[in-house]
Amino acid sequence: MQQIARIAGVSVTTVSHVLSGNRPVSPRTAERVHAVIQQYDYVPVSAARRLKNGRGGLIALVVPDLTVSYFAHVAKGVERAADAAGLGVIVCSVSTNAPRRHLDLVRDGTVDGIVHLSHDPQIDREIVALSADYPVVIADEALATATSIPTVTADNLRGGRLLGEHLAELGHRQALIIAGPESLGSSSLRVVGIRESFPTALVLRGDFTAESGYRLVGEALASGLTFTCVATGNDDQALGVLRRLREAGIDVPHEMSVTGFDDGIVADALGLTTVHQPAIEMGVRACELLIELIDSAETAEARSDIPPELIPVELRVRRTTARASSPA
Amino acid sequence: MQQIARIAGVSVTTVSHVLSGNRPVSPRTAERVHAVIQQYDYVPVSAARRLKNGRGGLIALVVPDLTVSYFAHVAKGVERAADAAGLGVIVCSVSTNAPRRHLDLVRDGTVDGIVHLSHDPQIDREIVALSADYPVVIADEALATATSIPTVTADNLRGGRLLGEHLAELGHRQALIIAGPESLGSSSLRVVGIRESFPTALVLRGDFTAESGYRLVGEALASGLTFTCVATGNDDQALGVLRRLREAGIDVPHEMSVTGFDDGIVADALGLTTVHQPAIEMGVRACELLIELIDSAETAEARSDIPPELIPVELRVRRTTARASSPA
DNA sequence: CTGTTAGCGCTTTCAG
DNA sequence: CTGAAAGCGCTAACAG
Repeated sequence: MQQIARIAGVSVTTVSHVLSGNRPVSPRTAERVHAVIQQYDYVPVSAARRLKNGRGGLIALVVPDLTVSYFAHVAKGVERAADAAGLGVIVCSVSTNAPRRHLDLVRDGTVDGIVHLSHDPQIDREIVALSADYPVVIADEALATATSIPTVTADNLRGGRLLGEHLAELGHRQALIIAGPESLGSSSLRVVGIRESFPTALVLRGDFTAESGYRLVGEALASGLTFTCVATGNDDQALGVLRRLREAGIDVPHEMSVTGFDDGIVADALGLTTVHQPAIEMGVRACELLIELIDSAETAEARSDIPPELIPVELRVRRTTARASSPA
Repeated sequence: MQQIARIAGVSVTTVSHVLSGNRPVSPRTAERVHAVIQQYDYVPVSAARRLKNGRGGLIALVVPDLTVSYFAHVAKGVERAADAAGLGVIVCSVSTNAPRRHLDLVRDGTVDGIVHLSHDPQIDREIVALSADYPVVIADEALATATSIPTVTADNLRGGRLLGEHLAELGHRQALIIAGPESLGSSSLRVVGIRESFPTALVLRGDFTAESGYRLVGEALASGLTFTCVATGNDDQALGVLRRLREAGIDVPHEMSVTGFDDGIVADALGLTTVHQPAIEMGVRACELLIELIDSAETAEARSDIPPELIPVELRVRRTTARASSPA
């Protein structure tokens, strides 16, 4: 910048201000400076700027695993909103990074704030502690322990409801629910929603993997349970269920209806009836919230408990649900 | 750090050196300093460090679109290798960011180097220019124009070969090849590999989307072409082909074999025979190469033309290929 | 409207 | 083995 100032025949202060617009500069001077900047293709060193005013135009996104399509979409949303605000995004997968690396990113000032999606209880606890001193937004899954941190989640309850109503309308009376982990609010809310239409449905708890869907539906089949539809906790579980059903020679959807949750790319490929979670939209909102938080950081008013912001979901009816063949 | 120094009763210089290990410190002093650092949970401000010595422990990864599973896996690999070296990764999707945002990231010193996967010719050109001054590694797709930039790609030629040989061994004699864009080296090499077994196979050029697979195989069918198998340029195209074939009432694999390329999650879900590209491994190698480049930056020896480093691929035989029903 | 100057927090000579 | 002091490139008072 010294260079630019000297060549343009002004002081570094002036160059700084034509760049930031933080104080009036005469049009002629500004133009001259701009010309020199252009010519020498000058870009201000970000580290110096950050060192001086504490902000660096970078935020971090912490996801469990970037290769999970759903999280990648959230990341896309965050990136989109960040870019719109002129910020960069550091993506940190808990699965591939040293634990607490992302914590250091915010504590050492590399980033100005953090959007957090991890579900590791240990890390979650540290995030809560961190949120006292730095801007933090929780997305995807509300932390039971941290009601004062701004949070954005999908409307899981409504998603479950939509699924239950859809199946009920198709004439199903006996449903098997294969759910995700009880510890996750999202999973529980989905079940609650489904059970509004199927209050007596049996709930089998799994862990959101295809394997758990495969195994649990197999056990249900083996134990002679009767049901005409299976509502799973997410698409992956549904995938396992479909696989198991195919092996058992049970036709989907004519003999058995199956639903998922998430609407990942596999759902589209398989024609799975599911609930679409607008992952990108969620990322966008989370990032916008974070930006607000960062901008209002100076006026560090204590945040009171606020309910999570809910992102609307949509039912996607495809080829794995059909009218119940033998209404119970 | 001043704080720490004062409390520990030493100078900032000493604190700096117990942290960096750049000069001997007496064990007793070191221990005392460490204790204070622990107690006050001190983390050095990264910006100051970067400002002083030019490096910030951050690299950028530029991908076309993070929501494409394949790129997400590459990102995972890059992240893994970066983390192992104590570096952070900024992921930049060309699809969601302002054009050339990533260029600024390296020019303004936010990152120390860049792994680049974009295929926008315009951006590619700028990347080439950039590589003269900053550490750059190309991954996934070699740039025809930039032979002096370290590059790592999958062994597309061998992948094509494996596919061709597999189909030939199954007794197929007439193949239809639905390829990706001719402009991409990866796409062309796959075709070359396949054609070693099917020298006279017709090649239809598409664009790596499911839609193009759907459309092109439809046209081939309509034009009365005879073929017993379809080798596509990637999994997405195969997906479109499968869809079209199902609509046409053609049974896969008994009447028609279909292959993909990439081995994304959809391939596994659909039982698609394909070639596995070790995306994670590629990311790891690209990142390692970049780290070498960064570390050797001081000894800025001119790099001469080096051939791309090839990552081995593997054939994955699943349920969309079978013995040819009617050998021509 | 413009310039001078004092740091931001760290690393690193140069002196003990 | 340890300290004092000079910046890295930028911003923002504080003067003109």
